[in-house]
Amino acid sequence: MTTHSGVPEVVVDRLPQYLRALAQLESSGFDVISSQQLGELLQVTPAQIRKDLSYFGRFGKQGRGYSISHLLERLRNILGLDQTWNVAVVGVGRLGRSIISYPGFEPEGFRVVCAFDSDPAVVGQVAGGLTVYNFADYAEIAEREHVQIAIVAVPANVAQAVIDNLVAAGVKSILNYAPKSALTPPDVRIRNVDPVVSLQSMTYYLSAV
Amino acid sequence: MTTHSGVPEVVVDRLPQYLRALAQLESSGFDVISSQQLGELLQVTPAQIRKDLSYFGRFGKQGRGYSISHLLERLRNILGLDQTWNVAVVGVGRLGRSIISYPGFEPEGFRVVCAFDSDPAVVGQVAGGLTVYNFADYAEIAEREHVQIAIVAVPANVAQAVIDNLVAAGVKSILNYAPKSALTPPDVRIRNVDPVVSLQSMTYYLSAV
DNA sequence: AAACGATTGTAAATAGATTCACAAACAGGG
DNA sequence: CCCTGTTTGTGAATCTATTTACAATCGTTT
Repeated sequence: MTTHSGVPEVVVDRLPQYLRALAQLESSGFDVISSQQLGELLQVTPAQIRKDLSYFGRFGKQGRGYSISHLLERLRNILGLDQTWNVAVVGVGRLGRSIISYPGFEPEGFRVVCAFDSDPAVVGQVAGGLTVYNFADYAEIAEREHVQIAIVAVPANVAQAVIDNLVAAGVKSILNYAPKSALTPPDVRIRNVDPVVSLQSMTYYLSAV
Repeated sequence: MTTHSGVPEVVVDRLPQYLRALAQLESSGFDVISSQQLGELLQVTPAQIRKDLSYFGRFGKQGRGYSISHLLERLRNILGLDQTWNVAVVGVGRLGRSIISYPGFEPEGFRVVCAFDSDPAVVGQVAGGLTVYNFADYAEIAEREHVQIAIVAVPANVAQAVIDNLVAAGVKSILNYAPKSALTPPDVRIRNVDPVVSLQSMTYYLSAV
């Protein structure tokens, strides 16, 4: 699939991997790396790294490799990570609270700015420093708070309805923790985070030996 | 990639999706479904569903479709989900505790039977009903408890070392929550659960419009 | 019991992704 | 300033996955 501007989606999905390895290398004091070395580090062929990068420009120098700091800067720019993204969490149950308090988002430029629930017992509560709003007011509040990404952490049985509402409110990117793969229009990007599904495909290899 | 017995890995990865949709359909009282209908539900072409299933056998009836209960049974058997899997959680910090208490594993046949940490302040504590063992004793205890799958929830900087130890202890399936893609030998299957990586590729499409 | 509409399973065709392989480019040394 | 050893960027080749297309089959209706 090459959903946008001719760059295959698989390629875009690999860029964050490269980014993270490069950030690690930079903080370890390295300056330059070849596709060969980076490939060994990530278990990817050097040709794949070079081809992936070539979709976006020519960032290396023959005979030398890539300047780590320069490549980092370019990758962050390509992925839109040179800005902060505002995120809303929908569903403030056990899982939603963990997500709100997860310390891994902020340093990567993702700021959880508001939280929503439909349960009157939860609306108005404070969770992880955020007041929980009524999900019925999503569109209005999300606009006010400049939310660009929604994280869904609601039970499976209401996931599709919640996601339909988000789509109606104009959300274009959804990270779905609900154990349900929901339907969205083609212009809305949705990623599922589901540990059970990951386990369920690994057991195939464990049992079928 | 067709890592095992000729069935492409992408195919195996789709089976849990089919399984979940079918389980949903069964509990809604449906008996039979065609590849056409299932495809609409999952946003997959009917041909893909038929071809995927054909790697494992002939489960449908021409003119009718698939018996949902029969197909469910076969899929669970193929994926090895007609048994219970014992899981160890390694790393009992904030995230590890959430995983131990996550109620979504048990009903799908994944039982968290023990937990490990290296921090002397945490070892011996009780978390989610489990006593936390010293990770140094992993091999011995995991064998005693018949652990087949390890879930890693440790900080990025120790993830590779922990995973190396798990591999040395004979673990073949790892679900990695650490924000670090770790290296493993080819016979060890590792899946990464990383919300930040998912977000980082979605921002590409948000910004590059 | 034959004809019909629906749906599977799969061989062949197409589309897509990865790898190969090499000319072009660069840095360092003599 | 030329030679040597690297390493990039990319067209072409290969490999993999998806889709097409249709004969074979099934249940139902006439």
